Amino acid sequence: MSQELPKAYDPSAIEEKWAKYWVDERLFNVATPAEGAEHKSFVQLLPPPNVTGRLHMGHMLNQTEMDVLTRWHRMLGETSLWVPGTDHAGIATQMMVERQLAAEGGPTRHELGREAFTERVWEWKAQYGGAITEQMRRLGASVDWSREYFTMDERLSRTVKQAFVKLYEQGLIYRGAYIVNWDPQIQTAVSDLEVVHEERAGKLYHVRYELADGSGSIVISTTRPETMLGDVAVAVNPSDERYKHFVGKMLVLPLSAVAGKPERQIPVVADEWANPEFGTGAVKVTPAHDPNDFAIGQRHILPQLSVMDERGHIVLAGSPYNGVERFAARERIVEDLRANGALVDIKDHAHAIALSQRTGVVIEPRLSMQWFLKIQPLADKAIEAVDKGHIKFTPENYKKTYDEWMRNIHDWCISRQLWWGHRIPAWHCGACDKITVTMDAPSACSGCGITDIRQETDVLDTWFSSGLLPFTVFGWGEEAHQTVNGELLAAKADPPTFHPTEQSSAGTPVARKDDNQDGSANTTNVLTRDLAAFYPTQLLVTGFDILFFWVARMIMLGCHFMSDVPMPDGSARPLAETVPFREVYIHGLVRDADRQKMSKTKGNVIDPIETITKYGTDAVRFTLASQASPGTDIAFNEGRTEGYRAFANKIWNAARFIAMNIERGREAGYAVRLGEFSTEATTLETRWIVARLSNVCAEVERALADYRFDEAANAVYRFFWGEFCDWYVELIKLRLDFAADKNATTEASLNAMVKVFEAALRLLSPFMPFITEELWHALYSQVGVAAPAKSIALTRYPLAADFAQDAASVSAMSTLQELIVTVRGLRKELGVPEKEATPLQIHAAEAITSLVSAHVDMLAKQARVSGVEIVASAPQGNNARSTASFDVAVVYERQIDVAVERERLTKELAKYDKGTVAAERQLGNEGFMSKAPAHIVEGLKKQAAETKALKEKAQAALAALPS
RNA sequence: GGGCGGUUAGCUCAGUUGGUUAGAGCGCCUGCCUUACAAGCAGGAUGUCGGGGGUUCGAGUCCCUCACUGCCCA
Repeated sequence: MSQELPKAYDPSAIEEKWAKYWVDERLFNVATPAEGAEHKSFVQLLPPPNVTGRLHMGHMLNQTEMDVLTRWHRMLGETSLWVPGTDHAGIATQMMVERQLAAEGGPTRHELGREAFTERVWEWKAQYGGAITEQMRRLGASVDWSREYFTMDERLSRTVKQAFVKLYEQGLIYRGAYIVNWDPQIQTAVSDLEVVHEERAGKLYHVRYELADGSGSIVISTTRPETMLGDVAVAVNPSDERYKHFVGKMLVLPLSAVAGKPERQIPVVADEWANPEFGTGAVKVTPAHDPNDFAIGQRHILPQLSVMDERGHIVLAGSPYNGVERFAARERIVEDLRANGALVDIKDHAHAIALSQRTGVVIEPRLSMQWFLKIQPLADKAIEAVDKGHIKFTPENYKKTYDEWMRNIHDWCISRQLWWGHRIPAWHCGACDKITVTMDAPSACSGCGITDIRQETDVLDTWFSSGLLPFTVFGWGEEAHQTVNGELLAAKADPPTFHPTEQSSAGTPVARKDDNQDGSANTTNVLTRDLAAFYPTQLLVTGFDILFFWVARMIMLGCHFMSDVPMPDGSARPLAETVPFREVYIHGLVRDADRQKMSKTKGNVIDPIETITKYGTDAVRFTLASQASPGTDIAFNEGRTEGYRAFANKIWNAARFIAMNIERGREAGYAVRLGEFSTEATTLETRWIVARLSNVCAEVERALADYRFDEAANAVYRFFWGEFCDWYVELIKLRLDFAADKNATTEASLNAMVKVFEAALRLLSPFMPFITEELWHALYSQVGVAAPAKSIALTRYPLAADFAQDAASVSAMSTLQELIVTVRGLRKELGVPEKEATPLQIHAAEAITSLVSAHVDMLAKQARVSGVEIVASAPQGNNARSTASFDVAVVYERQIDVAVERERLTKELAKYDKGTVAAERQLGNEGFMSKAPAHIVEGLKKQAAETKALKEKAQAALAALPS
């Protein structure tokens, strides 16, 4: 009948089963709501992990938070959709496969050629790309796997092209030669965000450039002498008196001779950029190899002389440095300068150098032809959207960070010289300069019509495609998805929630026609059913590290593209509805137990899967949740996880206890029903636990609404362990006397216990989905009725209003608890053996003595009290203690340790004395009495009186101690 | 250089708009195998709330300042 639960909780025995069940049963898949169906949505997009990735604690925190929220909202009855997917991660994946090729001793990427290499990457993806999503399943992430995407899927690839073509047509994409951050190892441009700066000890070289007319020289200072081969000028500050007379003159550039010709001559220009304080105050200008020099070059219309190739080797035909690697070239150039006397000085110089986040190599600023997105028009809308409160950040201060970055934004270099990624849909003409940008491969140049055209070799920055995800995952730009259009709305006579305007119900297509130029390809203004139902999403949960990479770009691209997509009623979409999400929750970092950042080099990385194997998924989730609060990093301490495994075990054993009693009850003829709650015919402890349950439900709800995962988790923890197990289960043992005649109290108690436990499981479920799923099903099976849902995750979340509040019972219970704790303490002090029961004397107000008399059974059970004697005055002596509401003595002969007791009382007296003094000072303070609110003054008065009484009692007890 | 955080018990952290005598978990000490649970039960110890100054009747909480520390941007 009832299934046997093993004595100790073993997560490994149940977790895999449920993880599989949730996926197989498609419990968390969300069908597109029917047209006009009323539904409250809670939609989130998983920040797509890199397809090359392995689950780390950061993912786990992110997914735990998202899952808690998703499960919570789902249980609140909302349409909760969490969309998973992975990112193709251009650079990382390409590198991974290149390394694999190298390890196999196979051909290089270039030897394979683009097509074959890309094929290889797909093979790699097929074989290994699912690793991280497999790991996600283990976490119990309640995502909709039917909607899983990969950013390189055919479907998303098309929408990426759509987006590119549209931006190009809107004049927001341009191509040009600019200085970009170049990674010479993987040989691609990387964005500013993919560059990390590191302080390093370097040198500042002072080099003499002679005037061409032989009338003198200028000493320039540079940190990068190897780039001097590409110098086209020397700049000095116009206000710098030292150099004023040099401006306009020509200098001879040392070492610039090629193929036996004389050295080049370059002009001295005046430019504000030159800082008179820095080095010698004169700087060489190398527009093709430095972003600042590039700007100087533009101001003075200087040539751009490139002297390095994509590998960072010198390219200068006829020069002795031709083909030399950049750092080797530096050494040789410095030696040669020294040899010919041009080297004046070398000074130590600490400066920040730019490193590629991907490969760690020194970034080479490089002049190259790239594609850029004109960002200002997009940024303007994105700033406005946040300014107007259409997107809310938690913690709030990230709004400032966002704003700061957004207002100092630069055009976005969206091209990458990689093979793995979305290839830019642009075709160059072999004859004219025209570039043809179109969705599908054109047959001829759109300018001159010749057929000698070739596709752009660059691919798009990975973040370009991930920035589009909030709408592309819902079918934006897909022809096949044009389901919510005029026809469909028109076909439905009276859609209740869409409030169709007369226009749309009259059949006006919802897609706006204006920018649908060629009439076929451009579907970027079509409202799909999914977009209508799920866009904007409610929330984005992510780490601050991708605030700019991803969050900001989603906002910009969302506000831009979605403004063309009409609302379900056919009206124009307001800015507030173009945003990709209404809220952003930014979580902290998971650090190690010593608050150190986890890193492979430090070797302090905690593998979530290993930890899960050891303690169970629920325990790890709870560890993270119990510490997750806005703006706070998490120090991951395995000891805590151990503690939460103990918590799981505690619940497990409570379930065993309950199962045992259901069984015994059944044998004694008691029926258990799971259903409506009633506190009729119940005892104090039941009314109390029900009221407490109500209370904790309210607490959890408030905490989760504020993203206080820690408070929510701790509230459930305290309730479950500290109240349900420690008090309720113990007290109810008094009522579960199945040997006695069948009676209403036992019946009501048994039922209440089962129901409270069932509700508590639901309350805990978003945090610990596995154990609650297991025990919830087990409970129904023990009771002998079919579970009302396929999963606890599909039941209703318990709400405060579901359970009766009962302030009187709560207050009565807390008095009894205080009495029990006091007696236990006294017994311990008196050295009463654990098993020996003792009588007690109590002096208190009538309300309290009658409460106590009515519940002597509780005292007997919880504090081994053998009898209660109500006495007329406060008991004195070393076996007595006083609280604000009662004076109690444990009747026991053995003398206590006088010295220890004196110490305790002295300490207590000092505490009460301090309190009394503080209170009296306050109450004697006229300012306080006149200005403080009444309830504060009243409270203090009451407390002062209590403290004073306690102080007097302590004094008396101390005096009564034998000397 | 600019900006944003942090500093509360041995450790990791809570502490709502200032309001009564500052909390939790872990750890520590003591006693218990009380048949749901030793991954347990019971009891106990522990703080100049980083330093200094100010505002206020009242400051862990607000302001100034110093120190240390972390992160972001240049």
